Amino acid sequence: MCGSFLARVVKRLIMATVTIRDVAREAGVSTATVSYVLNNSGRVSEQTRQRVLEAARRLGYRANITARNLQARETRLLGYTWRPTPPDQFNPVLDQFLNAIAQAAAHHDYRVLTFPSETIEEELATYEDMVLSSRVDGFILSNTNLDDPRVRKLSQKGFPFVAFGRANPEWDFPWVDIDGRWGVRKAVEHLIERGHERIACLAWPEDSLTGAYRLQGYVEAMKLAGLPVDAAWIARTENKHDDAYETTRRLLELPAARRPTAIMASSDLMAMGAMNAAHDMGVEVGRELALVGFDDAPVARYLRPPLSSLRQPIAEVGERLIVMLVDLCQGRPVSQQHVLLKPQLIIRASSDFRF
Amino acid sequence: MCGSFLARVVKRLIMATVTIRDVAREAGVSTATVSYVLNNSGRVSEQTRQRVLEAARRLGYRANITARNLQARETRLLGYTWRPTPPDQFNPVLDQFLNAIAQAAAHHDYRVLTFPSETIEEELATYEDMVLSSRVDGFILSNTNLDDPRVRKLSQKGFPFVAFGRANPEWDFPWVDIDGRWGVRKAVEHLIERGHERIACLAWPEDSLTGAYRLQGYVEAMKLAGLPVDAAWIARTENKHDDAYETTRRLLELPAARRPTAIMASSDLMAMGAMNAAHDMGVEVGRELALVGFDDAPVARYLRPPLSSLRQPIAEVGERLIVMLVDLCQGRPVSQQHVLLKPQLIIRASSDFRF
DNA sequence: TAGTCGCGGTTAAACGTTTAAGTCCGCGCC
DNA sequence: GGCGCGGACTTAAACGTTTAACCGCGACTA
Repeated sequence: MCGSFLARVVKRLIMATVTIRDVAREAGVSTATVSYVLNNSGRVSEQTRQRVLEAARRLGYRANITARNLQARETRLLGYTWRPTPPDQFNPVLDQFLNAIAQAAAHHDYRVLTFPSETIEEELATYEDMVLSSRVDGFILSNTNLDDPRVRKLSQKGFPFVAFGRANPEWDFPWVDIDGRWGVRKAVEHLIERGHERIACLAWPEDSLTGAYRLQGYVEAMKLAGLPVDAAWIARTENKHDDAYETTRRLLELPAARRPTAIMASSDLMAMGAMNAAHDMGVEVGRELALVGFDDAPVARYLRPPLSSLRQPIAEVGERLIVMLVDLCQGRPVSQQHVLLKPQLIIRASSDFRF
Repeated sequence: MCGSFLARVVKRLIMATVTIRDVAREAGVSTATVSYVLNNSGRVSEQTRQRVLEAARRLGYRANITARNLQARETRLLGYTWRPTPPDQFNPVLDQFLNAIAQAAAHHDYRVLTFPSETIEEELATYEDMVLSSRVDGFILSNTNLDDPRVRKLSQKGFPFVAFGRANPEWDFPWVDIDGRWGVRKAVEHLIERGHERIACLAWPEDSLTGAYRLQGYVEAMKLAGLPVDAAWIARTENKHDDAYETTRRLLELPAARRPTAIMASSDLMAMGAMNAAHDMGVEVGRELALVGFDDAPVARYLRPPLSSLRQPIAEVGERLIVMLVDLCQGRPVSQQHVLLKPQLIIRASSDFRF
């Protein structure tokens, strides 16, 4: 804490912070009375109540949050971290999500503290640190997966947290997630309804739970419609443009009888890869090939052709998460531990044509 | 603070938080000694030093941050807010910027507190609130402009803050900015070097300072090269895809002798609008029309053709801002009040051809 | 031998709140 | 008139740190 002495002196001089004691003196009462009035608890006569309120107003008094928090053994802070997006990818919902949780938190008088972590180990270490030093009252996780070490650790410690995303079904912890399975099923049904029968799915690697749900939706829709699924149509790749590009090339090089006429991509980024592959092979998306993405990234509507996609109700996700987390932090029972929200299919030119 | 009593009891039971007193008892010394050891200030014999360290380790002790902050009259928190991006736009650098500042802050043992604000009034009110209640030690502003009320208010209050972006030249406050003027000049020189003479500029409305600098770079480059500038080539629009689209259409409808063969757009979003307009008019970007954007959004490389753009050194901006702000918060003199960083021209197919 | 000094610790106050417990006073009741 | 009671306010402890001030003691100096 070197050098903090000078800083403190300076702060003292510059910022004449007014404390509860100043208000008490000004109103001619004790600090306790001031506190009671300001938290309108306790029995205070209307007359002194007004006197205190007036004094507080006159001095421009606001209770010091740190002091209040110390005494209340809380911080009114919620921690959120995410892995930085690699330069060749984009995170279409971070902006919205951060806004949603921060806004919802503010309604309950909480704030959101963001901290970076390059690796999962670093993230776990930071959790540990923040819990031990009482930096935050709870955490918001996102992008959870099977066997997620963060979920495991936090539930084992019994520290309040909520997750955007699911994990092992047998683990009981509060989460909100998008029903990707339902969404993809609806999207594929939309493709089938438009006349497609050979539909491929750009899926994520096997270790991705979110990817598994989305793929499941695809399989279900095909099965429900009685359409056969060629093994080659289920193409697993990383969530990368270039991988999706290559994979799509291979799909479009299949013999005519097996070649898909529609592709369901697990993300907009992958859909862009597919779009570019099709373009480079002279296949016109929106006429010869239908394409649907996932996320409804802001760019989706500006692509050529505009990309159909599944829009996630991010604002509601954030809102729900915060309500759960705040309940948890304040020791109230959480009404609904598991919430599954439906995405919305946005149909644009990339898939809006009869085949 | 209703209902907090139960929460506190529960917390007490669940989380057996270990305090400095526990460590003192365990090591058989006073709390002062523990504190001196842990902050390695003060003179403590090596022997007790070890005993204290050992005790702290054994109990898993971490100092409670709230208590420490209360005593130090600081919060170790830096506030950052941004206006939510409208759904039809995207914020290409938020992700990076947030990461950069949070990471840099962490190096100095600070954390970043994010809070939303829909309007500028709301933002100002929140600043006021946070200052009065000592919620944060300083603020990071972004997207500043001429007569920026936030800059005005905070510097008048004398509260520590730094800004990503400039404001009125006569105002003296610490900022870091990207030299958009230099960047655009380089980009336009690149276009000229490729053989273009009729170059248009998609500029922002007159009230945008950032837009003014970028436009200035364009004008300079043209002047330096001795090229005349047709008034129609300076096309001001909002930072919107659709506006840029319409404007580009009009540019391309100009008579052949006045029609631009290259367009410098003030953002990637506008460049996409231009790209789509050209495409719809049958003009091939990357062969008949050159195009350069600004920001180097993650999608830029995946567009057809890949979009040339000016990449901002966001990580460095964040790093510099935090160093300045931390100095400010700790009462140290700020070494360099104004920092102007150069963007990097990323040349891709949209402009990489001889005309 | 007395005074001084430095070492290695402790004591206690302070940071700004909240809140349980206590005090004082006037009033009504038996 | 004594007692209990409730209203209105105060006292003081507590939250968990940091740190200025103090203290005892042995060694060194004059």
